[in-house]
Amino acid sequence: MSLRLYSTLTRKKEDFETIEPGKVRMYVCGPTVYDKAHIGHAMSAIVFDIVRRYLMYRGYEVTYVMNFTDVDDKIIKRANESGEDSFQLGERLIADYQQNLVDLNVLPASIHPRATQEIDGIIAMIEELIAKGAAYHANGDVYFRVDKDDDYGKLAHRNLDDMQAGARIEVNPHKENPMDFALWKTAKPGEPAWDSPWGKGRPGWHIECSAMNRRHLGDQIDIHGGGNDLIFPHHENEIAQTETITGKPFARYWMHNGMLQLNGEAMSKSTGNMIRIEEFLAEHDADVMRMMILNASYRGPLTYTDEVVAMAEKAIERLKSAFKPALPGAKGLPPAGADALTAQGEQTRANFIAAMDDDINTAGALGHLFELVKAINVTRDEGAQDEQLADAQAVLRELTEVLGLRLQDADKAGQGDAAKFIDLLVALRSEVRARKLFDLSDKIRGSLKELGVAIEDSREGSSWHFE
RNA sequence: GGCGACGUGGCCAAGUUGGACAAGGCAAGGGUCUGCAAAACCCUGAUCAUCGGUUCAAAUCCGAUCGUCGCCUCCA
Repeated sequence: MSLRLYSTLTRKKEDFETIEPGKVRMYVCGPTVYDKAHIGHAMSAIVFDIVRRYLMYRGYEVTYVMNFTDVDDKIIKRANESGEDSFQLGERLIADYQQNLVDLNVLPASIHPRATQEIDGIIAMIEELIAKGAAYHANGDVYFRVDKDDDYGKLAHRNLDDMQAGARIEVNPHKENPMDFALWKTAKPGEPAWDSPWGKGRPGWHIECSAMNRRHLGDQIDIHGGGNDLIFPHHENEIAQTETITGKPFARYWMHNGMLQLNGEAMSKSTGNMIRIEEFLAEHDADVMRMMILNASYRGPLTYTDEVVAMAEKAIERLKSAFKPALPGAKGLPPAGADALTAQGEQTRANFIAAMDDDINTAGALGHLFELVKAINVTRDEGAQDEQLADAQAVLRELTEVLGLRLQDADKAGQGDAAKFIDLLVALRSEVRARKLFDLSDKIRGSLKELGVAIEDSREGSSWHFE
């Protein structure tokens, strides 16, 4: 079995083969920083974090680029409203977003380029496009000439005639074709601007990604990702720009995640229909967000409801249950029993890989992990000792880390000095229980519960864990 | 109007290049354990939107119908 990925370009699952053996060049469109990021951005970041982690797990060396668009109409508008400098606004929101990514356990990108730091490369590409007759200068702006690109529309699978038939855009009299898009925009007073052969101005939205790709990853890349709302026009235009210049296929695999739905429609900063990442994380663990995504197919829409959040929360608890230690007083299992669990761990790893190889089928992969959870818990209930559970638990840990789950607090490690005091309280409570002072022992349990410590009694004794 | 996706048990959801058993999670009910609780474990449920067709065989292919949604305009 080998990895297969669905590509929007061919609308099929394709065998994954990299340009350079063993290496993956991957670019994911990051946010336009004019407002704090919402959990839809988190979904995209997490989806591609999982893809990246899995590629690494499969032995690839991954160069991962996620850009920031820090010059754009909306940023300028927002900055003008608040009186903040647009560069400062961008800077601040980039810092916020990077903190969001850390909090979400998204691995840092290899490179985080910004549009404003790529202006020279952008201008160079525009000049090349003009030289090739694929772009033209009109009234201070530069536009890409879509008629010149005979396979324009191949990513979104539509043709120019269809699009023009349904176009509702205002016709710009300077454009040769209404579908032509801006590569360079002439500066208006008070806007950030750079010198160029066409006067002071700033780049259009799509050219920056072409330029950043080219500079940091080269003419051809393996994976280009983003939300499926970017397929058209953004990614279509990236293809047009880059391929017109290089004459070579741009990205081998175009991957697009589905939209997170809230109140029946996609989250959007512009309509205010959103939950910010920091708002979500104030209420829930980052694992919960990730679990919601893992339980669904990354390409389809994901509906955000309180019920889905609650289910994800419980599912995380269930995964954690497998890491609980042996029962107090466990007598151990005959070797055959322990070996069976170890074998099941190996089987789980194979099943996990088979699922993930099939276009990152996380929901299927999760199913296999839960099967292992059950096996571990059954074996524990049968009296296995810690060492007899260890191999299977190690596999589970390995695979949940591939998915980017932290599953912290599953044991007492790292909780510092509190543990020994809690041990003491639990031991005292056991004495109290032995004397059948149940109202007092329940009070201890209840008080600890409020502090986030759950006690579980069994015949052989009591254990506890942080919640 | 154009392009596209989807409809699996109460909820989320895998499986959909036809072929054993329709994974898994949540919720619910019954049970084991327990002073109680919690956890864990055991048991219980769907013929796959509807209709028709192809086939030895269909959730999986074809057609129709109904319904939901996305994109075509800034958006992960």
